[in-house]
Amino acid sequence: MSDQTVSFNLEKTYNHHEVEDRWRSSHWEAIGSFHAESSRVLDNGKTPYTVLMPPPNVTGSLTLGHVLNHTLQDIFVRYNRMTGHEALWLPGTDHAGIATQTVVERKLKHEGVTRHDLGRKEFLDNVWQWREEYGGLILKQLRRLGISCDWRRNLFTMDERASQAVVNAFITLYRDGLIYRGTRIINWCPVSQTALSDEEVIMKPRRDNLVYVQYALARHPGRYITIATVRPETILGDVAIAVNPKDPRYLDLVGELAIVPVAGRHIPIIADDYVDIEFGTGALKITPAHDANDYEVGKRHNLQAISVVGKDGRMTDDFGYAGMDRFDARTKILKDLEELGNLVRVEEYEHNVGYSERADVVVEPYLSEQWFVRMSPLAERALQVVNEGDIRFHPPHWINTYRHWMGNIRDWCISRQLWWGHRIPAWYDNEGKVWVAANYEQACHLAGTDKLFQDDDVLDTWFSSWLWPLTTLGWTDKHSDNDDLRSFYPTDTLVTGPDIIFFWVARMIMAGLYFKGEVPFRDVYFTSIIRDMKGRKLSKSLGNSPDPIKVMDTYGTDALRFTIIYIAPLGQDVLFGEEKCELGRNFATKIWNASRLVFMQREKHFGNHDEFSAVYKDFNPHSENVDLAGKWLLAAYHDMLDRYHTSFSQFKVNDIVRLLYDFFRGDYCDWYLEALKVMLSGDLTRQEAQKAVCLAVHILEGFLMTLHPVMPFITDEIWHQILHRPSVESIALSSMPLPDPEFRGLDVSGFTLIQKLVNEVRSLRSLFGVPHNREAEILLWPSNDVDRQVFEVNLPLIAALGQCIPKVMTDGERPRHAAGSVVEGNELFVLLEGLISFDKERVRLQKEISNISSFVAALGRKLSNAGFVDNAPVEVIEKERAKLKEAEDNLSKLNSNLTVLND
RNA sequence: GGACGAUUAGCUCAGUUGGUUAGAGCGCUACAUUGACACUGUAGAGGUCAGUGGUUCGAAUCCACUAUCGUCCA
Repeated sequence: MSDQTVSFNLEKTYNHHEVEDRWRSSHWEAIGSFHAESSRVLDNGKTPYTVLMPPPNVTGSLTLGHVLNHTLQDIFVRYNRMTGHEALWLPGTDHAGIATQTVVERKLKHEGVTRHDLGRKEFLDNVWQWREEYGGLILKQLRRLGISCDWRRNLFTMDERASQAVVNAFITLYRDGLIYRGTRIINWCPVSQTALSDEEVIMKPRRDNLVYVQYALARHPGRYITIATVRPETILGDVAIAVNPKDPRYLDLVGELAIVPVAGRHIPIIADDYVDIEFGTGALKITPAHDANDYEVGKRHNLQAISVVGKDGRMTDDFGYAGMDRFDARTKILKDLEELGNLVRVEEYEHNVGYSERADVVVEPYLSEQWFVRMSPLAERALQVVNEGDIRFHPPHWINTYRHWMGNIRDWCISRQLWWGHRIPAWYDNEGKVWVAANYEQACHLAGTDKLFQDDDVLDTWFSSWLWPLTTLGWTDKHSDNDDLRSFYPTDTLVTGPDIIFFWVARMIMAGLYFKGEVPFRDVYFTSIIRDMKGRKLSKSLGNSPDPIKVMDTYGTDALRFTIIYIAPLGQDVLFGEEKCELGRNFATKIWNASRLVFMQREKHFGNHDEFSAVYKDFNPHSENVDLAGKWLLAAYHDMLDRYHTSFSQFKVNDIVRLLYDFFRGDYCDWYLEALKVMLSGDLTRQEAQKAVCLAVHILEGFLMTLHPVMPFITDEIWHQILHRPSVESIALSSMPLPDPEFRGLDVSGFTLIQKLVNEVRSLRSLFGVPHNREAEILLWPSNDVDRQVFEVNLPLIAALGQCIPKVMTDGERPRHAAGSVVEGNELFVLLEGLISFDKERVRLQKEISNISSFVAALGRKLSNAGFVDNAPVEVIEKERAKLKEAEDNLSKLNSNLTVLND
């Protein structure tokens, strides 16, 4: 891009398409503005600031959740870059095992092929090809958001380096005894046909039938024991009936044999504490192959596990149901039980059932051999670092959830029966002995034979994601040591959704501590969940999730970024409707127009841009003789800066945008620019006028810098128009302004008095319907000399802002045909012969007097209350006294107004 | 069943360790369209701070209980 020709002023209307296209990501990428270098940390002593992008799913496309999350990260990164840190934001994507494999398999299905037809290798070639073609979409869309990551460091979890790290992590954990292979009941997804971890199962309420079935007792014809179950189809796999040993109803039956209906199997009646006496009949059928708790009972009692449901969710029994879907079998067996006379009754029953996160089908507890990570040894320190504040959560209440999970942690099933992913680095010899190694050669070396075959399964995608803080910085094994790791680990802020606190955040903490001996990050910012205007979760099937790209086209990227932060308070859900982006769009337009005004004044008071540049570069608000409005603005600006930096340190991003919005609209535009117009149209010397313009530009520039992390495009555009700045320079690389206590301490009561006066005049004007083209005459009786001075010096300001002709009085009669009021003890009268309705004014005064009277009464009661005077801090009492005095003062003045009116 | 969060104007939300006559944005009403801006300005109406009880000189704010909604975990 060539340097722009900087016009002296901006275009008449703001065009976000043009501006956002000019400062788009590819421009910054090309010139490397957002590249972070370890040398600047190690050699130049810069403080690092690192953010890890939660890697979006490579199959995904941009959602509003991404917009919120990445805007927050960009705000933190840009802020820290501008406050002097070596800011590194590490981007990447994850390979999303199940999701990606499903997408590609679906595509193949259209072509009439299954992955088994292709074979493993060819299928994987297809997946890689698919990824080349479509996997870049989310990254392209993220760039559109204008985020400032170091794209050179983009990492994919299936990249060579990340894959090496996964293998090495697996081997290390295995050798430390923290990974094992075992036969367990795991969560099986019959659609994806793979094992899932507990976290990938979503509990949802479901209405089912609670079926009461009686089993005949083998040794006592005519006697039965009745159980209750919601899964009657698993009766075929029953191996026992359990009762609680404390249950008197069944004491005599323990040790007896019952006959499984339909199957005809004889099974023992056993006693086990696990059985809940209250539930159903208190007698529980035991099916170890299809229920995790039953499996534990089975182990305790040396029972066999009989599997009757297969991998595809279809029956595999020998009793005539084989091949049927498990839910069809449930219906059928009910009928069969009824015919056999075993069905006692059926009740409706609502309970929670686990569904597969991806496929949204009921998971099948399934007995199989899988790989697990032993979690409790890892959990101990991970819990400690959060308890002790080495890692802080924002908002902090997530600590409870985290503690609970860590305290009740269960082993992590990491094997997946998929092809797309990191293949488990384990080989088996002919005797079934397992050899874990980095590759086939090393496995052969360990095993002493080359007759080995590799485990077919791949690892859970999260097994690579939990290494993300390490792999993004080039870690491949425990001996890894490089400049990036030394400079940027531990990272600083992690921004993520609370929905993956267990999947990802908790496990990264474990991995960081285990593999690196240090926490992976310091602060975790949990984002809001975005919902629609009716409070429903955004989902494709509901059709209520707006396309962020479309929203950016319509309202502008800056507008979307600003709006979503403005409406997203920390720790609460956000109700989003795209029309809310009007807020951000209007704000951008306002900034544009205000800048135009300032630049217009610049054009008027400077001969050309060079003259302005020369004066502006020398401008220093400290050394200048600044006018009243200017002082007030400086005070407001530095106060805003103070709150701004404090809010950042407290992660209150929502407060930050509100501060910026209120300062710019409320202070800068509504008061300062209005005052500036008045001053510049007065009789200032050229030099005075130039200084005034410089102050306006100075604050504008500071405001643009503070706003830049939130709205990067428009701020960069206007910043380039302040001075002749080449396009390779950026506001993003400028230094963030800091609050100056000297300005915050300025006495600006003169200006606030004028503000109050103007407000009162405007209010009276409007109340009495003064025509807009008529200037009202105002008489002012100051209550003291200081205020008198303020009024006299600022008559033109009062006149313009209040649209009136003000006159400062020393004495004289109160006017009769006037509306009167009191501002900080100063009396004012709007003279409007013929316009004021006396009745209206009387009513208004009476209402006002009654309000103030009750206020005065309440304050009086408070101040005469011994309890208050004795207990309250002195400054509070003083404040209340001052309030009372002012109110009494106002009251007496308004009362005399009323008297004059009634005369 | 357990844990956590929420309940403030018609709607969406602010409200720092208790010391306001409770604020903002949107919406609504009125007025104003050639000097930055109608993607605007100015003014205005609108609230028993979910309910009950308690602590306190003083509660939207702290405590207890109740109600409703939401999230996570059984």
